[in-house]
Amino acid sequence: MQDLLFDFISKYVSLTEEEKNAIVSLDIFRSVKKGTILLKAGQKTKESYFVLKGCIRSYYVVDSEEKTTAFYTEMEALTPPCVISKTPSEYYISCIEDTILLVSNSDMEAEINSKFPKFEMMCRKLSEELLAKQRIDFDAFKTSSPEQRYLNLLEKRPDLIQRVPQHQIASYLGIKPQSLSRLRARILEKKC
Amino acid sequence: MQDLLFDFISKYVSLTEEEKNAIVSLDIFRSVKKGTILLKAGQKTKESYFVLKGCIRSYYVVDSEEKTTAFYTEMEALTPPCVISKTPSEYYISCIEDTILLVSNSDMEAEINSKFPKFEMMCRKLSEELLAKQRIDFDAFKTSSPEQRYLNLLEKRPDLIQRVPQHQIASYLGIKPQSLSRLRARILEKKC
DNA sequence: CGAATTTCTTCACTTAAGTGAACGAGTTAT
DNA sequence: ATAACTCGTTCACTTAAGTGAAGAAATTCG
Repeated sequence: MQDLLFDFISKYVSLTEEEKNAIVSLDIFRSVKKGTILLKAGQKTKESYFVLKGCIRSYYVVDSEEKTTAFYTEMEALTPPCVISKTPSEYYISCIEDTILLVSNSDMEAEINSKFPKFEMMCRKLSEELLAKQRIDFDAFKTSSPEQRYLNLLEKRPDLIQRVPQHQIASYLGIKPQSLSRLRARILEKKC
Repeated sequence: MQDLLFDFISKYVSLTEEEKNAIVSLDIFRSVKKGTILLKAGQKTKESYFVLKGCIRSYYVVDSEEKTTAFYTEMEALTPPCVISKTPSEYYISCIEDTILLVSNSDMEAEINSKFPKFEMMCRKLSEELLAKQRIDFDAFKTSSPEQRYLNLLEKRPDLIQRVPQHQIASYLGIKPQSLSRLRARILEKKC
């Protein structure tokens, strides 16, 4: 399991055995059961998550309705905006499946960053990369219709369609479950 | 004009006079006329922009139609995703007004980052902050209707409505200019 | 200044998403 | 096992966005 983490890190910086041991000794691996809520709206937190196995999702509750905004699966990182802004969270994070996470704390990160420039560099590169990726996703969302967004999701993240309930996918695409059903029927019709 | 930059930087790290002089001597300030295209789709670039005065916009051309995805005004930074991915740009960047920019180059940044840990830290903090901000914007976009998006824009960036043509605002909100006109008429009706 | 272009609005019509209700299939809990 | 709940789909109807055309107002340019 740890190897997955070090393979990931190796894309950004190379670590010595000592450094790897130091990371393992931090004891930051956590197993969470499906359905567990990691963060609630209104709560404050300093925790960031990195998914080693499984799937977590972020969602808002507006007028007692869940609005899913993101899914994080294997090798994806999530630092809730409230950790950066130091304000109470606007959204919830919950586990869609039994999940193995790496959990870090912003105080701990600050300390490591100041001691190990290599780590700071990795964080910079990762943030820059995530910023660019998210920009691409945001742009694609803005410039396409619900149907195009669904087809795009089918292409880019087909696994999500399988592992996540349809109504959460619908919300993620910015539409209602009924509209997703209809849209899927429409696509099937076209194919025949 | 330089003071604006140093005020901005001071939010992240504190610089000595020497360091400030070093930055000024890099000669990275550039004035561009309204209408200038800074980047075209298909081009490769290593340049990032920081707006000191004026406004620039990013847009895609899909079926010979412009799809505006972002506006950057005073004290906002833009690193095109293609600089990170090292691939040809998917989009255009142009100047909406006469603009004064700070232009940096990713090679130059890499060099400065490796020499000055302070600078690397600033880049990390800035990226983390922009990532969180962009996440909030993306979530707000996903979870609201075109009308809500427009009202939200009126509240958060009223200046944009004034300085940018309506059809670019419409595109930015994910709708057609005609729909924005209609939507605005609808809002006015409600107010009376 | 006046012509050309861009920008914005309006209209009639089409298309797709939202709403509320109903139903069956599958899952969970007692 | 069965009652309760969740999930996905379908239907009829409403609401809002897309489309194409036309024209008025503002801006740009020769």
